[in-house]
Amino acid sequence: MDDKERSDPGTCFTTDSSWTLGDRDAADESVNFLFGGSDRESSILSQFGWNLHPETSSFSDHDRSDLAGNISYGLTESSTGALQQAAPTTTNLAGSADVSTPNPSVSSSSSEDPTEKSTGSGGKPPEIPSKLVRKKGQKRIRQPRFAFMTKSEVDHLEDGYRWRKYGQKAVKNSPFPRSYYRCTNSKCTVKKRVERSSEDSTVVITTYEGQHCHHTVGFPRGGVLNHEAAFAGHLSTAISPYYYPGIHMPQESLTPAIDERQKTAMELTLIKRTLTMMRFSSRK
DNA sequence: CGTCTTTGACCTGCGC
DNA sequence: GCGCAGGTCAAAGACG
Repeated sequence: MDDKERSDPGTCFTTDSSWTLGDRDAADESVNFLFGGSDRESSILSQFGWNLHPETSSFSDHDRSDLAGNISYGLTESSTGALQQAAPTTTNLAGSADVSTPNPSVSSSSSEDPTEKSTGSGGKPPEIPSKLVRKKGQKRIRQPRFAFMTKSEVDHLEDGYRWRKYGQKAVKNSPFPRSYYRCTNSKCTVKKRVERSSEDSTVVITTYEGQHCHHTVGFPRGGVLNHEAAFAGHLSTAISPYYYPGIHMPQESLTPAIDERQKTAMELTLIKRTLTMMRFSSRK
């Protein structure tokens, strides 16, 4: 474990605020905004130099191009159709529909899954590198992604899962490198990218890709995880109520049997809560 | 000794 | 086709 990066996880998790930026429609690559673009929300975004159009609640072309090459702004629709249940509205919490689906993308039998390779946990090479299997001209298939911005002094935030770093790259127009992590579970294809915002060095941008096919390995000291972890769990099939500190979210309420509206309402509550925390944080 | 990080090389996609 | 930037691989080294 990289204990040197997590010397004080308790402080980190209890004082952080995090929020989702929005979801990107895979069909037209447009970046949408989850919160509807109220003045209050827009002013928060503008602090980071990103401005929403007041009527369309979408990013300007300039901001979109500025952002598109760097991070994913939320959940993207998988080309495997894993998220087809999500209504194509700007305010829809696309991830909610995915939760009710029993691990669709992970259990997918698609042999084209680019992440369907050894995670290298045991140092074993993949049988056949997926990049060699993928036919020329075939587009890389992306897993659903979710991005978070978190004020934190540490780059790699604890989220209950174990990660192996497999790469680091310098990012254009940013003094901070981007790190690439893969879940250490050999059967899990989830990846995440971690980078610091070039606009605000105190902000860590974490992007999850895929869904965990297993439970967490345990909780950090203090038993409190940040909101990033909450949404990371959202993408997994096993969601623990521990991920939602202060919010009543019974385990059974997250089963596929749950009413979609009820689930969406709970998620809205969570998002508004994190948005409020963010406002407090930005006033400092 | 097993696990994890580092890092240069390589691959891929995309815009021009 | 070329160049650029993002993403991944894998050997080497560090660490506990």
